Amino acid sequence: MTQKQNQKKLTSIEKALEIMLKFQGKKISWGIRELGGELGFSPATVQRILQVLKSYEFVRQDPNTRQYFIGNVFYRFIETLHHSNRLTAIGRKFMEEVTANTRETVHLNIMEGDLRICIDSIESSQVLKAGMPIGNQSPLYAGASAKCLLAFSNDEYKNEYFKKTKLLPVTENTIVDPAQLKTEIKKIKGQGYAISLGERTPGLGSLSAPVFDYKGMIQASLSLAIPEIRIKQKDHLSTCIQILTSAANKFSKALGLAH
Amino acid sequence: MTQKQNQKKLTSIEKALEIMLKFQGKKISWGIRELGGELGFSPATVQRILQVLKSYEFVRQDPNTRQYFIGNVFYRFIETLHHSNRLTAIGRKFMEEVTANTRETVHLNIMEGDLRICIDSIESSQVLKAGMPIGNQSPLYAGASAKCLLAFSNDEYKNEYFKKTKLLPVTENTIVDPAQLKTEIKKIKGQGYAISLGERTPGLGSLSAPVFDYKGMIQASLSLAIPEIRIKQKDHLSTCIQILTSAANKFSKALGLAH
DNA sequence: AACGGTGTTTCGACATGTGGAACACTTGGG
DNA sequence: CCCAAGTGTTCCACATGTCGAAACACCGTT
Repeated sequence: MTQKQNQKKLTSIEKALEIMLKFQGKKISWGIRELGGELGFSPATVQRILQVLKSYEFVRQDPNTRQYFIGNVFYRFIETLHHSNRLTAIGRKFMEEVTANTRETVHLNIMEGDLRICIDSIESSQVLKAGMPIGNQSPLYAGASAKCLLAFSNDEYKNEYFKKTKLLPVTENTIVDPAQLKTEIKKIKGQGYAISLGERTPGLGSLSAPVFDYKGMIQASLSLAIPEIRIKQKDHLSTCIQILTSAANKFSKALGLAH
Repeated sequence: MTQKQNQKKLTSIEKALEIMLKFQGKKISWGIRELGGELGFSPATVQRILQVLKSYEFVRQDPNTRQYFIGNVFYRFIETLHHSNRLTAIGRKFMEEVTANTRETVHLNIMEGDLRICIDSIESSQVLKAGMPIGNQSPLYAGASAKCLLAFSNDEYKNEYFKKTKLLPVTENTIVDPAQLKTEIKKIKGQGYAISLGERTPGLGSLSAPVFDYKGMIQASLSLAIPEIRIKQKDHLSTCIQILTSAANKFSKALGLAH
């Protein structure tokens, strides 16, 4: 929420953070007046803040186009993100168990605001395999791993999400009808896991189970990425569902004990 | 450089960035007074800045220990980092070529301040393989991929680095004698690539070649991670050296054309 | 040459940030 | 149980930093 959006006066640190947050997402480069227009800050303010961010390498400026981009200093945080996150520390062994027993790629995803982001993965050992890199993100309505997070969120969050989110297709299989999405979310909640086929990537199936903390709050989704040809094999799918939901349950219990 | 270190008065945005930068590196959690002591800020100032960072999820606070950790919002930047970096965009095809022709894991590394950080990787297709995740970092004196970056830096940077850097061992194979390191760096510069064995990870060899921009400035190192048993095979090593240096040269030329 | 943009700089006006001190709380030792 | 030694958090008088309209310099296009 920016000064422009909610008219609340922002401190200079808040302004700097708002500017930084513009460097994630689809638009990868910005000019001074573009940022100023987008955020409701004057060009002089944007300029001054960007100079500070630049001196610390939180942004960099292309000398030719003079546009600003995300800075390389963010690379420094990747290792720490991984090491300091107890979800990845505790979850690794359950992920190893799942991928060993299903021979499919396994991911760990979290909810970051209104996005799903992959924070860990172990690739399948098979020749035909699916998967995505750490850091991969999507809206909460596209794909099983995302919808799983949404389905097991509390009702307040879900209501707010449905109200404010514009459902844009990611592929032609993405559900974009609000009533249909709500029905799907309710179904996921009921059966305890999510399945999708081609909602984010054509030819790719996804199976996802929720991971909770000791209070029953959704923390993550544990997911399998399964090529279409294998997710259509009923026996394989049944086996995967059983192994994944079992591991997610054990993961949830382990989080509770680690509290 | 902090207020404490160089006595220059910092603006509040600079203070916030200094605090954020403490959340990368070996120490993953901080208390208010720890940070204040480390940075020379009063506890009230640290508290106030951390509350802002917390509200934007740049940090999070463990409710039990009350310690502060890096926040999940940094996950949002991973994808953008990758997409906006022309080194990874241009370099991918050369990396694919190298790994196809050597059948070893290939990495792309950059210099980030006084660190080497891996920003892209393609794993070997072999059963016995070596490698590290994106975001992996090390000092510039440990391992071929890091030493390669150091060796081909300008003399001013090298002199400053040797002056201020304390050489602590990463493994028992890490070179920690300053004179020996300088000799090694000079040798790498002369032969045009770097080789190391077990300086960061026991049993793992590394081979690295420099990538330059159109001005001849070092931009990255292209590296192979090779298990010890294979790096000791002279024919395989010769082949790898030839393929890697050739690809790095083509990569450098491609960067120049993309200017 | 003129126009319509850009990034950058200036500086008087004004708003915000600072940090010493105190508070509330926790932990551990005697 | 008491005390010491920490922690995180809050307060507020005071100090100083930030703001943004306007202008400048530059670039690309017509």
